[in-house]
Amino acid sequence: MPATTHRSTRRITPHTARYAEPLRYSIAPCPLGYLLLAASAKGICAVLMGDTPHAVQVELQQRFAEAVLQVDDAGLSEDVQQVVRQLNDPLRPAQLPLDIRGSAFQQQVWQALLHIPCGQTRTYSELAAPLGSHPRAVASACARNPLGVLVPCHRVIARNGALSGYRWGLQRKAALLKGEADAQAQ
DNA sequence: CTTCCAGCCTTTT
DNA sequence: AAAAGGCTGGAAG
Repeated sequence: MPATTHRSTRRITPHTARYAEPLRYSIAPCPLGYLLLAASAKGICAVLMGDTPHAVQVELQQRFAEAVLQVDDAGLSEDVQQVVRQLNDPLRPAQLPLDIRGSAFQQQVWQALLHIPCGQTRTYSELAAPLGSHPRAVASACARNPLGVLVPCHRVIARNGALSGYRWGLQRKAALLKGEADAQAQ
């Protein structure tokens, strides 16, 4: 392919970069602390967890710096409850429209995460292989997953069996995996 | 078995 | 251009 006909280095617009896009969000307590769920016109674009309402709110602002954020507890309460219910009953996963934003590579990784069944895990290298990528790259994609729980990045562990890391704290990753393993064992 | 190290692919500054 | 990641396999202790 002659480089003269096509500029291959064209930059794709990064995920969250939209203008003053309106996003609705709601924060509620959950078994793992506080849970923040945010939605665009297309679907859920963020599920974050933290120790305080403030912490999750700040994370949302950082991730969607360009957005106009507006609380909508009433409008999102159903969705929030679905996620909370999934935490308590992992075999009944939330069924929500997702607005998954990320680079092409991140989309591939996150898509793969959606196919990991509840109660199972994969290693970073297992996910990297079919993408022709590297476990380290998969890890950084997992680390930036905006949809905690719904896009189960917590089901990815190190090859040696260690839990490795988790954006929202290893304690939560351990709890999620235990909950899913226990549910599966029923 | 544990620690250390050099490559590894993407994203972020 | 450089650094920093939720990694890994192999060498070394």
